[in-house]
Amino acid sequence: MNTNKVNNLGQKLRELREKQSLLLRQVAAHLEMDTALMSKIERGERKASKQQVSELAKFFHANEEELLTLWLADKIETTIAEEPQVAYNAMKIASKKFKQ
Amino acid sequence: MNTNKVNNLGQKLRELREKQSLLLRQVAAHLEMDTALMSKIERGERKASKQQVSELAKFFHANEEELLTLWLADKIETTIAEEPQVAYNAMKIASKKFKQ
DNA sequence: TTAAATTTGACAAATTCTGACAAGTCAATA
DNA sequence: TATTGACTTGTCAGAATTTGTCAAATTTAA
Repeated sequence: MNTNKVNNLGQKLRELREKQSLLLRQVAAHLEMDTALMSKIERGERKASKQQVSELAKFFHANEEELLTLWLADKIETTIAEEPQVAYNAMKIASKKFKQ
Repeated sequence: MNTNKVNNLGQKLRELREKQSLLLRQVAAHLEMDTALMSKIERGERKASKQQVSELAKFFHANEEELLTLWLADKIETTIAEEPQVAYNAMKIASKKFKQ
């Protein structure tokens, strides 16, 4: 069974927006940002700020922690993409200091 | 049994240097960098560049991949330190795309 | 075709990173 | 206690990266 859960912030935001039949323009206006920027955020071309993630969560009535998790996961991916050969072991080392 | 393995690059570099009885000054000179910068790298106040890590591995006759792994782990730690609450789950998500 | 929605590319402003320098501390020892 | 050598610290300017905006281009829907 594959629920096809989205695992990056942009896709998730687009999903939330489309499920609520909202336009990019409307979302952007609400956050007082350029529509172009919101478009880039959804497509992963630009990163949202933490503040923007919080506001988006509120606006979409979505779980803020979930969105922040995806937001951080995106950042981690960007970081490890530089060095995929050693990414796996580096993650293991890094995770030692974050045993939730 | 705790072998007390070092898990960040700075400590590892210092360990390598001291085991070979070298001075910061000597290491720095070999990489043509300021002693102060090398000091900061060992103490984790500055990040080494990938190039510098490679040169240090060569200079110390150490395993380059191991050092690069620690170097990347440092970067990941810096990234997740911003959001420790969700770090664990974010790492799980990010790691899905890097099944070594 | 038209109009609205979204995407794209280019740019300047803002932010972060980097290396260099000078001055500082600390420990050993003459 | 003065000197010397090893290392550390703080600051700064230039470099590099990131950010948001604008205008133009493309896509979509009617």
